[in-house]
Amino acid sequence: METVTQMNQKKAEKISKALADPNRLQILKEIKRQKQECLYCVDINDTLNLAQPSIAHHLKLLVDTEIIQSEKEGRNVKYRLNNKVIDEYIAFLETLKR
Amino acid sequence: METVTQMNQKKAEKISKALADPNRLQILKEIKRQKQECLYCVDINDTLNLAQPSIAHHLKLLVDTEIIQSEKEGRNVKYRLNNKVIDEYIAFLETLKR
DNA sequence: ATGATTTATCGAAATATTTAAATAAATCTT
DNA sequence: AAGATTTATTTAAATATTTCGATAAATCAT
Repeated sequence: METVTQMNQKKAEKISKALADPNRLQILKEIKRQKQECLYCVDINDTLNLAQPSIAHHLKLLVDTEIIQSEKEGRNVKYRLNNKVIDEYIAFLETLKR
Repeated sequence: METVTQMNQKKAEKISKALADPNRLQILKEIKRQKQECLYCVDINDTLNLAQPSIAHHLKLLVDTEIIQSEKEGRNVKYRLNNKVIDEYIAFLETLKR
């Protein structure tokens, strides 16, 4: 079942905040790089010069905004980008334009 | 002369940060509301329940990212949204999508 | 069951951001 | 020129975010 995300100013603010960090942007880039999906620990941990709890923190933030979705697979967690939320965020940005 | 803005990850991060605040989003909304442009002090000061230096601080942040452009007019300053930067930011967001 | 691996949580320190009072600077009005 | 108005800057306090060590929780491998 699809979640209906209502993009209001508060939600846009949270998404902006989630995107306002170099490490989180890097995580998104890495997720994209993995074509299909992205198994977390080794994949991201290795590319991010951050301690594991820090990465977990950033991932949680991204998941909370639904920019990415997580799926548990054994003891690993898979992440995939949620295009829908990005599109809704873009739609919000369009409303700012004159 | 148009400034050629190169949208890289660092710039996208700064723009995200600029958008990651309720007062700054409100400022952008107010600027849009004023159809043509938006004379600052009375216009924004009145709608924002913030002290004047705080608003000046937020405006500076927005101007620094070039999301808005300022133009001095006597002792007032006019602000207008810079669609170009928003569009470049949107283009960056598109690159994140799978 | 034991030990290894992966992810999550807690707590605390370091860093960054937000806010406003005080005050300066610029420009307008008279 | 003197006072009023608008915007900018400085400084400091309050608040929020980022980071990581320690450790817990879950699952895998043997």
